[in-house]
Amino acid sequence: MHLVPADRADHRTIDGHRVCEAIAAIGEADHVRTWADRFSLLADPRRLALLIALDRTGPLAVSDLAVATGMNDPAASQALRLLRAAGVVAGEREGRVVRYRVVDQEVAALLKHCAADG
Amino acid sequence: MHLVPADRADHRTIDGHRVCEAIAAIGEADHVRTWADRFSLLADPRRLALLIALDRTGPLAVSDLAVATGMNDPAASQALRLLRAAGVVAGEREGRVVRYRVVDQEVAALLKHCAADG
DNA sequence: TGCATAGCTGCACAACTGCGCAGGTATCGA
DNA sequence: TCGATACCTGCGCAGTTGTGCAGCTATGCA
Repeated sequence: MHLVPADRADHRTIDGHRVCEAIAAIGEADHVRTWADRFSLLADPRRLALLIALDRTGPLAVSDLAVATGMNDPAASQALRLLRAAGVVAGEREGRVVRYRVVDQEVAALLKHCAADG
Repeated sequence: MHLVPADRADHRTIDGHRVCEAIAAIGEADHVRTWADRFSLLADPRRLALLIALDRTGPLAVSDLAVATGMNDPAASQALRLLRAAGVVAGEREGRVVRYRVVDQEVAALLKHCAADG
């Protein structure tokens, strides 16, 4: 089976068949990009702190999150906007308070993961 | 218990006790930063493809990885240097070939995670 | 000894991202 | 109706990061 694209077929390889295995393992480029984007959302300490707080404490208001993470309000708001646009969190309005929570199960699982270690 | 640092004690909060819970949930700043750095390494599609290939196919040479991921050699080399500096991968020299593999178990677990879904 | 290959490094450019400030919108209470 | 609160948005600056190119080191084979 030849999984090496034509435009790279002329490259020398050390283990040709393992290259094919690797290409099969990587799979769809879109799939990889989707996960890279997901990880990208968790790659910022402040966003990550925000998400950990939401995951373990439950729904929280923007200004409370700001205090808990040491950010100012606009910074927290902007981070939450990004996360909401990505479908990771969702906010519910109660009067003038908006409480956010984590809705993306994949991300929630990742967060559990970094809760597990010491 | 008052977990709100003195420099933020004058901020208004919606649910004061939940802010304390959130601060406790977030825990050590260094811990959060460590995980953010970890996620940061997985946040680039090419690095992620590299790591997925290594995780599922086993030890692979640099030039093979370059072919499999569509990167040119220096790009693959630089990505691997970064990952090695972070302690995520390690390389073993065999003659003039260097074969890399994933050594960070936390990262390996995360990679399994994004293998699980469709 | 000479040559090709495998991998590494430095540099410079462009693009992205985080961040704070200032100002705007919407809701609640007096 | 008026003010305060909770949140959102736009703008601009600074720092970081990805990328490609050119050249270097080291190994193996003839």
